[in-house]
Amino acid sequence: MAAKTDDSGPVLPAAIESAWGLRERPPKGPRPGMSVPAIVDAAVRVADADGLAAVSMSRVAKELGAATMALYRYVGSKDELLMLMVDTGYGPSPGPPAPEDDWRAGLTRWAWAEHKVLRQRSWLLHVPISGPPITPQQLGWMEDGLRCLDGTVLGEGEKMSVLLLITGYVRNEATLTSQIAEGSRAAGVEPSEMMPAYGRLVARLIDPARFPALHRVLRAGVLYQDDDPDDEFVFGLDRILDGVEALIQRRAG
Amino acid sequence: MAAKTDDSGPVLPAAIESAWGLRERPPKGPRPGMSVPAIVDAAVRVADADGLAAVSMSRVAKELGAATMALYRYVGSKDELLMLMVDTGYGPSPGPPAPEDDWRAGLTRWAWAEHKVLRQRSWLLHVPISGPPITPQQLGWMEDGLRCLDGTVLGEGEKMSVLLLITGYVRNEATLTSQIAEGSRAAGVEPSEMMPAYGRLVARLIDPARFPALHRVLRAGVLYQDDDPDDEFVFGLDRILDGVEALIQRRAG
DNA sequence: CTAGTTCTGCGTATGGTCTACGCATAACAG
DNA sequence: CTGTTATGCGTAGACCATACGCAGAACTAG
Repeated sequence: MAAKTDDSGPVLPAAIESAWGLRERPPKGPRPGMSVPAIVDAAVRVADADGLAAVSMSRVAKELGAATMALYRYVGSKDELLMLMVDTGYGPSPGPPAPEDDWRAGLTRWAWAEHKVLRQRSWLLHVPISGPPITPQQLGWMEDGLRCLDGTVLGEGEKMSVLLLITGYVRNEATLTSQIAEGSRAAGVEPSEMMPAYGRLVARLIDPARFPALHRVLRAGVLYQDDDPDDEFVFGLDRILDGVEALIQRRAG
Repeated sequence: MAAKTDDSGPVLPAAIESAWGLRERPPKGPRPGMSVPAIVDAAVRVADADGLAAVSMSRVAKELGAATMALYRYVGSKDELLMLMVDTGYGPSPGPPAPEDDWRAGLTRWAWAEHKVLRQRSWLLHVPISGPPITPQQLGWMEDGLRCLDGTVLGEGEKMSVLLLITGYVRNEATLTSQIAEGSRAAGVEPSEMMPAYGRLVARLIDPARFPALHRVLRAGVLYQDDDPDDEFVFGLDRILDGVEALIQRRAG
């Protein structure tokens, strides 16, 4: 009769709960020789140095001077470790918008912050994300993004959708440029030669009669140039923000 | 003096070249018992039935009644097989826009076509894409998208950027909704209960003082509702197309 | 018709992955 | 001192991709 019904809903993995500061150490048993943050930091170090593919349980254990199976006392599975890696990989959120920023300036800053993180840690893009964000820092990013839209006429659901739209774009843009970088490393080509090589390849493959529009793009030299990736980024971001602005003005007017 | 210099640039994997209809069968040796398309179809069948994780070389071979290593006579590596799976998984492009469609209607149709494919074959989202598109049908999709923008004032580079923006959005939206679906299957929860459960979870975790904006979203009930995913999709797509429209009008006016 | 060449199918083996299980030990509670 | 509980981790199982090499089939040249 004392026990409350368990309304916890979906059960959180143990390591995530401890990331939120819940769950205290039981007083019995030998003292732990490692800690979850230490393991996650080691895994992040491996990923930073050699990419996500190099992150195996044994490699992370070696990094810590421990045995492979020791890690499983701290994380329930490799997937759990990956989730925690994403959390610390993103790092702390960029903070609330500056007082002088309107929503557009704020979101621009917010998008650039994520852009910068993903450029530095492109392995974040390779982590198979397996659900909506539940780690502290991920929700921190969301919070800061929402604050940028605080004064606007948009509904709460619309704010959320706008944020989703922008993170999605940032992730996508980062994925594309990192693919080019990784592809050039794999093929042993200069990164600046990657797009031109791609352009030549497509030109060799397609039949202008069956791919007229694509052929025109090639003739214009679009794929041959090694554009500044930041220009690409700004273009798309401005398009999206223009779209949001149109919505806001329609709602207001 | 006869041989031309090899200007082929980056060397295409053998199986991709044969997808373009280059490369003929050498006349000697035993007749092949399989074919690349048959292998790719079998792999797609496995992915459709049991997801991308079930696609292993041995599983595909079993599907064909062949030995594992026999496949390597046809595809150079598993990655190559994955690339071909993406090509046939997307299927033929939706075709050029209807004559009565303006650019916006055409791109809307184009986006919905990809949306439909990704909803049916969500494993396509899990394939680690390893470079810009080079398979026939992928370039076919690009061609059809470019044609939607044919009459507009946009430059060729801008058309390309707009297309990238839209596919990126479609992929991202599909990723999110498929994650919810997969998460609900993994947790054994009704799909319609997934978002409400997520909302309750976040509400339990966050401190309203530290996450005021997020807290407000929760109070508005946004995360508790099981929205029609199509509505989400339309919202984002309209925002992007509004942004493109703003650009076109600025260029024109 | 025969010999040589070349390609197919595939068995074997290597080195990697994650992780279930169980044991010895360490630290506390009573 | 004894029982309980948690830790570290060795072993082993079940997968995985794929390098290598051999037997035999199908063609060509003589």
